[in-house]
Amino acid sequence: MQPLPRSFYNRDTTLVARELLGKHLIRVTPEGHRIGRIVEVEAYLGPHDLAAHTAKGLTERTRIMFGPPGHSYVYMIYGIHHCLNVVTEPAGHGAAVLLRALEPVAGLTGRTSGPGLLCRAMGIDRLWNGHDLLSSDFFITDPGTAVARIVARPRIGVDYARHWARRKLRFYERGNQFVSRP
DNA sequence: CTCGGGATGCGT
DNA sequence: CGCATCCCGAGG
Repeated sequence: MQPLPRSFYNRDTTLVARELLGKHLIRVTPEGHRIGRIVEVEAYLGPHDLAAHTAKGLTERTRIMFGPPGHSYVYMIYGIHHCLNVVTEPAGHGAAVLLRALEPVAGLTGRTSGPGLLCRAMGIDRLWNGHDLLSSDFFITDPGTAVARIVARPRIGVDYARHWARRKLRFYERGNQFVSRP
């Protein structure tokens, strides 16, 4: 159970997004391991992507997303839920991949289909913003198992992003019952 | 300081 | 379809 290397994240965001499917998200807690298989993601490409938070430029909120790859970007949405992203590409680029759904593997209670539910099940909140995913308590690993065919669709909830709303930057594993909105 | 709106989820 | 609930970013 080795964390994926920094070089995995330091690549084209769409490629990283697709390759994150089938990987295992792991958090080590005092109560044991929480493990989920990533089955749905969205790519946010950088400041030119009007759906990305970094389209606002470098702010306090986007500081982590503009930082080095392989770190978590966690933010609160609607005052209720949290969303977990992984930062991609070299520092300064401002891209990330949103994790949208997990297939439960171990230690997960509650639903895991949807970015807010995923965070709740994994116990992730904004205190985890900026965490290095090459750590031993919270990381992503390659289980070495096969992934079914990948489906590409427009991202969810980004209608404000004009033509970027139509780009097929949401990816999920075909036929997987844990995908939030097949 | 105020104000508008949001990469959601749930109940009606 | 309404709404909870709060943080962020923009503007005064």
